[in-house]
Amino acid sequence: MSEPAVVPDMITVMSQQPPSRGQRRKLRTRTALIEAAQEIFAERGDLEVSIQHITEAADVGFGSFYNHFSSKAELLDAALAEALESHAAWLESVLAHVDDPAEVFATSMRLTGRLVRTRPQTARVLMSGRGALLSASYGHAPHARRDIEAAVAAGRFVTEDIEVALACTAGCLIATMHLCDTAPEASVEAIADQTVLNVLRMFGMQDDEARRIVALPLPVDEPPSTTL
Amino acid sequence: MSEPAVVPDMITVMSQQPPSRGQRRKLRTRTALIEAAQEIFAERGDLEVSIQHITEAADVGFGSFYNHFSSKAELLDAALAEALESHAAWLESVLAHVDDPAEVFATSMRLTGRLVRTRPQTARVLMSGRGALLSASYGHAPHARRDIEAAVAAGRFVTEDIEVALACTAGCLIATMHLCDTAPEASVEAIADQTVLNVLRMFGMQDDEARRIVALPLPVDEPPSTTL
DNA sequence: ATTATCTATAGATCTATAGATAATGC
DNA sequence: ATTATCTATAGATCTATAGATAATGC
Repeated sequence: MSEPAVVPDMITVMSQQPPSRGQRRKLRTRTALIEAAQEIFAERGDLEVSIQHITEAADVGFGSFYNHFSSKAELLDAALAEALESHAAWLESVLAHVDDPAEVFATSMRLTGRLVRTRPQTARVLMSGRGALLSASYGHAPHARRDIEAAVAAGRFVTEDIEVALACTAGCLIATMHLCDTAPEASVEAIADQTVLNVLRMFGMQDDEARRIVALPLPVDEPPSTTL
Repeated sequence: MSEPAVVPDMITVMSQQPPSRGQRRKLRTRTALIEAAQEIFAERGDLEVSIQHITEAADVGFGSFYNHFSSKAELLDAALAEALESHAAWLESVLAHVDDPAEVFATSMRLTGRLVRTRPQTARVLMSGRGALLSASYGHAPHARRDIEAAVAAGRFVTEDIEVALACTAGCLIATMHLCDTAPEASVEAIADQTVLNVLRMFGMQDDEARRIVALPLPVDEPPSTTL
């Protein structure tokens, strides 16, 4: 998989109500392909499957693939970008009313970690992106950066290097989400919250305050049932 | 890539002096295939390349591939396992004389992070293993676990869950190694040391002590020139 | 004599495109 | 009339194996 270089064009189109019936039909096909790719990728861990297999899973004519993508890698990029964007939009909407940046940051992580149980397929797609979850220039990454910077400005976090801090945050989150897959009997919630506690400690937060933030009631239990 | 399930058989064979000339010839072919796979993987980020391409890169007859591996995935597992084992052996030999487990732990991380500059190909292979660097049951993972447990027992680390701690450590390290690739102008050494400082803070270590450990002189600059 | 490597190839894919069909727009 | 989808297929791989060649062991 290559880095998802270009991206938000189609996503922008998708968030507006597309004008014509024809546009909507085209979008349906594209969406079916992306969803099929996400499912296959989540199940198999890669997209090493024929384009024919993908179009069959999407219930789309084989040739239609090339109306939308010129290679499997391009489809995979689009699938990852879509997952990143819709996850970010969900977090943003759920946490819009919270003021404390440390709380927004921590609760975002707790909800993301819980995806392993609530939306296993989405979780696997996000986990696969080579850290794109927090290193891309779109999706949730800019929000996380903004939260960390605000928390530092407010004197709640201490960190010497924001880039390293972001990478470590993403690394802890993704690695412990993988851990949930490895140890299926373990509690996803406990692992996610323990991870956030670790990260807050990494940011120099006092133990009691970190524990308070990690034990806050969550605003919602699950992401909306349709991610696309 | 699947998890590297089976593994150490051949590695065990490799560490002993193989008995006969024939055994050595066979091992040479196998090693050539593994090295070629590591190189291709480091360059391309995957092994989506024909077996013929691999055997040509290894300068080995096409059919010989099947004397050693029955699929590309199997070769990839072996290549990852080899990288994990030889890296662990190097760390172990370099740090054998150090007593303080916190110091062994931290210096291992600092040296591993520096691989991005000293052995870029090895670094990419280790980075790719879905956290296998510290979650496998072989390689450096058991050593890291042992070091953390000893440090906790000695009262130098605080952590509530050793599994989460290991995963976070691996996650921080791998994610910041990726960061080095993204920002090639940044100092690999500074990023590695900052990462270890973050992790030590995550383990509840006092700031001044963490800074001391991260600034210790390194026992060596580079891994031995032949990893295989 | 045995074992590993190499060469050549049959059969099974898989990709990309061309042309036909169906849906929309006006 | 235009645009997207679908079906069918040519050409290009790619895999796995069979048989030939070369290297070792005794």
